[in-house]
Order: sequence, then C-alpha cells, then structure tokens
Amino acid sequence: MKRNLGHLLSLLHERSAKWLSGEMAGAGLRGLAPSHGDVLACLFQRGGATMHELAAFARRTKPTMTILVDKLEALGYVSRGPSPADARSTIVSLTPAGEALRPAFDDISRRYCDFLYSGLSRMESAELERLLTKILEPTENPTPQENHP
Amino acid sequence: MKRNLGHLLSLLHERSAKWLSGEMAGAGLRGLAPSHGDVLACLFQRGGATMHELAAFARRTKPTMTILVDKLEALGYVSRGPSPADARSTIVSLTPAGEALRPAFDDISRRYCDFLYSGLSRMESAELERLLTKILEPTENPTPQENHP
DNA sequence: TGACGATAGTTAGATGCCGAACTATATTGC
DNA sequence: GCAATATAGTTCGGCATCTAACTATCGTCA
Repeated sequence: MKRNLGHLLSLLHERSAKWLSGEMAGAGLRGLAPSHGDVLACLFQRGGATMHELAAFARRTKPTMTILVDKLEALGYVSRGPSPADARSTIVSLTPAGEALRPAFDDISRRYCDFLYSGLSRMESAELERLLTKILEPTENPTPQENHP
Repeated sequence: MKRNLGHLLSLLHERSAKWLSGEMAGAGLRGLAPSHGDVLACLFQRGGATMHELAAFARRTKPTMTILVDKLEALGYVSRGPSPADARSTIVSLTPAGEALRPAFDDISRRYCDFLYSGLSRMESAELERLLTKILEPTENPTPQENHP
C-alpha cells in the first residue's frame, strides 16, 4: 500500500466531498453537490453575484456554473436577475428559501472544519496549512478558463 | 481569501490532476485521465488483474472500471481474457503496446513526486504525510461500493 | 460614430463518475 | 442435490465537469 502524498491527497479529497454531500443531503439538500454549496456560500457572503464571480469563487468554468445555477434556480433557492450596470451580466441572488438555508450551512461549515482538523492539535493544524500552502506557492493558480494570453 | 484546509486540499487535488493529465498527454496518451493511469499502474505492478481488483486499486466503482478498461482496450493497451479459476471473472492484462508505456510511466511517476514535494525538505515531507495520515486515520476508508452489511 | 476586440453568459458535445438494476456464475446451508 | 445467497461484470440513466463555439453587449480607438 503506497501511501505517497498524491494518494493521501486523493483519499482526503474524496472523503471530504463525500462528507459534504452527505451532510447537505441531511440538511434537506438531497442531490446537491459540494459545488452547489460553494455557490450558496458565495451568495451568503456577498448577497448577490454575477455568474462570472460565482465561477471564480467556486473555481469552476462558466458553463459549469450555468448548470449549477440552473439547478439551484429550479429548486427555488436562487434567482437570476438583470444587472442594472451591464446588460450582459446576470445577477444571481438568494430567494427567501435560499436564505433560509443559511443556519444549516453555517452549521455544516463549522462541523466540516471539525471533521477535517479532527485529531490535530492547533499547532499541527497550522503546520499542515503552512506545508500545503508552501506546495501551492510556486505557481499560485489562477481562475480556470480564460487564463491564457 | 479564506485558506482553510478544505480549500487548500481542493486546490492541490485539482492541480495534481491537471498536471497528471498534461503529462500523460505529453507521453502520447492524449485523452486519458489519471484513473486510466491508475489502471495501468496496477497492471505494471501486478501483471494482470480482475476488474474487481482494478476497481479496488484505483478506488473506483465497478461500473466505472468497466468504462475505463473499455477505453484502454479500444486503444489497444490492455486486453480482457477469461479467468481459468472463476468463470465470472475477467482477467485484464497489458498488450505489448501497453507494456511499452512502462518507461514513460515510471518517468511520470518520478516527476510527479518531484512536482508534489517541490520546495519541501525531507523533514517537511515526512511531517506532511504524517499529518495527512493522522487525519485519515479515524475511519480508514474501505473500497467504494459493496461496503454495507 | 462606427468597427473591432474583449467580456458575460449560454448551448452543444464529450467524458469520468456513480447508484441501481440486471445477468451469470460460485458458494453455502439444509 | 438443490434452493438461497453472495460475488463478478455489465448496462442504464443521470450528474458534474470540461472545451469549443456561439450570441449579445461593452469599451476603445481611429
């Protein structure tokens, strides 16, 4: 059983994704993926965002964001509206039903941290973050899509 | 910019996957995903495996493995054969074309490690692995699918 | 002012992945 | 020896994701 860094990373990533999906399902959001959660998180934080901003926040491409928002809109959690400043832009915002998810989401976020850092001391957590950041450093990665000259 | 552990993990995971895809494409395997690489890695290591073993090794479900092997077989890198011991089983093995990929794969594996551990001292690498393993420990995760009573 | 390149968003097509359901073979219990 | 159960693989339907290509609008610059 080779336990190299790549393997550990995949393992943890998959487990995190599964945990989040499970928790979201438990919060009444059956069938929603972590990415949908990222969209909602962005809206909880900013109150409204363009497709472009959502895509950058969730680090997904714009076509993906179209699909994600389509679903959230169909479920009644968000709505699309025109931007007063730019006729090309769409402003996505939370509906009352979407806003109602905020407490459950805050709760999941808190427990997600507990889940991830479980068993690690405060110092170990800090060290882990430092090491991962150091690996990430060399080429701080930009937003997916449109990152070419 | 919240840099919590979940975020760092996602970032690193995405970057690793992209790096691997790119390297595989560079090695003449355009259109193959990291999971296909896992299948080949398993075969390089064991010389032949059942679908079930491949699925466990790559941590994908059996239906997914069917598709992955379909593709590798269509490309001429592996072939399916019957198991002499069990008529239900399929033995997947490397064709000469598949075997020919081995040196390129070994090279990619080596450079993948360099890529991941880049900038980390030997001690830091060990510490990082230790911390990730510690997080993973509590519920050492089993093979996906058929893991329920 | 009008043409041209940049930007916002969507559509189309393809791929990796999963769960559920299915077929075929093996194993176990009576 | 046979029915019940378990196991190996596949098929089916669905979802998130990507790239490429498209439409519509904005900004710029001559």
